[in-house]
Amino acid sequence: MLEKTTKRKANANLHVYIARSIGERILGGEFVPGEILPNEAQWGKAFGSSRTAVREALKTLTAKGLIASRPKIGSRVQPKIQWNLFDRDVLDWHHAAADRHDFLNSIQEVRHMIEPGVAELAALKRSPAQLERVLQAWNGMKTAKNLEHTVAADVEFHEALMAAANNALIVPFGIIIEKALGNLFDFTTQRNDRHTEALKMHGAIVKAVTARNGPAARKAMTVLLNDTDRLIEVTINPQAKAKPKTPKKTIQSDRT
Amino acid sequence: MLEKTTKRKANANLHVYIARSIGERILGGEFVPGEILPNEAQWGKAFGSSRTAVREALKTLTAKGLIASRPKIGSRVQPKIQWNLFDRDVLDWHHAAADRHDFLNSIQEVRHMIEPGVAELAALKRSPAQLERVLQAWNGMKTAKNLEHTVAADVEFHEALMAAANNALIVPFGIIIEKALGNLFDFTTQRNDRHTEALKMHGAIVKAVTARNGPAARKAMTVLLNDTDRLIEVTINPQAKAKPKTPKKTIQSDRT
DNA sequence: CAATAAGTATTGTATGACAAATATGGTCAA
DNA sequence: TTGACCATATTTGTCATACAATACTTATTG
Repeated sequence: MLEKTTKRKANANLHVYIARSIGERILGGEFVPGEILPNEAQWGKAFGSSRTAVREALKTLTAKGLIASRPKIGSRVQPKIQWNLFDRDVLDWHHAAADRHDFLNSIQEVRHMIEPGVAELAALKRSPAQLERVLQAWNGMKTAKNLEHTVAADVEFHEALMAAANNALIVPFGIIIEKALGNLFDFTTQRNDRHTEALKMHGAIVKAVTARNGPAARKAMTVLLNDTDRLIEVTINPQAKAKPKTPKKTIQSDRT
Repeated sequence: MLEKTTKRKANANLHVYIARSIGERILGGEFVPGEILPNEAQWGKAFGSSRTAVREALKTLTAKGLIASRPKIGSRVQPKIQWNLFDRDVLDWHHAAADRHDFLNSIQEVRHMIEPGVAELAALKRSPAQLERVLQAWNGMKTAKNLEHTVAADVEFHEALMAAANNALIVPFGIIIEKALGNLFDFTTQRNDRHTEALKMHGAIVKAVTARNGPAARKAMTVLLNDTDRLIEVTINPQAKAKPKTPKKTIQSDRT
């Protein structure tokens, strides 16, 4: 263990690189909660760096809730409860394929809770400029040339909607959306037939938000999410074409 | 500016203290997004510390999304979008009385989105041990001797419910709940008449979760939240006894 | 045997030095 | 005048070394 790691991403500072390296190994399960990491000197040797750089990296990890350090003890991996899952870095490091399906499922559950409410708030509280951003994102979806552009525009659409909700606590969910749609992008294949359908559903949201119709916005978003659920089920778990999945179903009951 | 700050909390490491000091001043609006902080040497002088300690503090703030540093430029306060509002420290530093009401309102909006779904998930997916924790929290509410105990038990109740939902992304909301109920604690006066009522509403949730009745759990939680809304309105904004508040009202329509 | 002291490993802090990045202003040429 | 280029200064980034503070482990002592 602790073999000298290789390719350091250019442009990144050393302590950033070290933080990412260690962070990935924690998120990947190589170091489990309660376990004590190698000490700072050992990390320094492993990365061929000074203790200073290692310490700054460890402070970063501490700030994100991944570890806690104490003299004479060392740096101990914190219980997962403490991990800051709404941190973009932490989420990026969380690419262990192991529980990918479960995690994506968790994300969808949360989206079902949040996004209908977001759509409704956006419809009610949006400013003209915020509406404009939503419209432009929708336009981006319509004119997207490939799947990558489509996903980017889709993410932008949802983030614009969140911004329009005028609630500071909603903003952090943007990274969750990115993660969800990014993962979906990984799994899904080009399927242009779905594109027009998705466009229509997003259009319904746009229409409701434009008209300041809260309940309609909520409903349109719920429809969209339910459709996404089906897509996830099919792409990730192909053999389960139409399994009812009782818990999922009841959760979806956001009917207004 | 930059006068030597005083009382450093014993037990806390120097870089932790420095991070909190600067963090509070950023959250308090003393340094606004886009603004460039004093450089590391200046901070060192201000705190009577070494650059090392200052740098570790700044790395902490960087990890929480509050600042970004570049050579020759300095450390610049990030746009609020980047701030990690689901970080416990950031939330603690966010005690500027200025937008307190707005922020509490944002929290309530999010609770309305999340918690009914949480209650439903908990009812459907809880383990026996997780149910036990909920029951104990409820017991704690019943036997609480003063308002402080009541609030603590109330927080524990909601966090237990979140744990029972078995969704990793839900856990971070615990700190939001703490903040909300803590603030409520600051504003509210002892009102024992409300206590029995609150107990009853929590009891309805307990009953539904015990019976694995998802929809009932959702509904009970919605009732509780609506009541909390009224409490907040009255305690914070006493003259607005029964103002309809159209946006709020429609959001509350989580009727199943 | 229990309480206390000494030893020791690890993080915390300080200091000084140099490297790397980059905004700023000045120089020179077209 | 204007534009490209270059030198300079400022700030963060990294390094090396030393010592302090903390808290676990072991030895010592009553």
